[in-house]
Amino acid sequence: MPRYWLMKSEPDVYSIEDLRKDKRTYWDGVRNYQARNSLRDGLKKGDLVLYYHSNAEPSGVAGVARVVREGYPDPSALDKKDDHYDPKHTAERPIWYVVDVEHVETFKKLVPLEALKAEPRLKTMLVIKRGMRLSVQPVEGAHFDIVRRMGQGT
DNA sequence: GCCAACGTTGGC
DNA sequence: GCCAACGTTGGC
Repeated sequence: MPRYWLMKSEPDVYSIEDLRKDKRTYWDGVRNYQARNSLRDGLKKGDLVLYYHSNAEPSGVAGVARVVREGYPDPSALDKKDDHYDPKHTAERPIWYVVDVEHVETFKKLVPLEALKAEPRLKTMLVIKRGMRLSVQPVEGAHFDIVRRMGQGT
């Protein structure tokens, strides 16, 4: 029984089309403890993810990905040359975690944030709350289905 | 590019 | 442990 999540990425940095080309990637660079807890403990193999484009024109849900490997230490936190390097993170005492995700589908039409806000059945979704910055957040199954249908145009 | 909202840091 | 300062996120 898969559970559902929403993950944010800036399309200028890594878009769902980048994921489609790569087929699979590890979700690095999360440096927020609440999101880290979800990556380390929450996301399970087979869980489905709404792929959200943030800081975009327009921002919104661009497609669906699937978790294919559960949380493990973030390699980018060990790499001194990486923007996400964190000296407090070590191989022995990791702080930051990643999961691997694979591309499932790119929506025919991105579902803009505005459309999510306009759909009454989605009014409790976290992502539409003002000031919601959490980059990995849980999504209710019913909400996931509604958003996916909006994206598939069905 | 602006800036409100939020999380984190560090002085005390 | 408080809270001001600072840095980041992310919609607009």
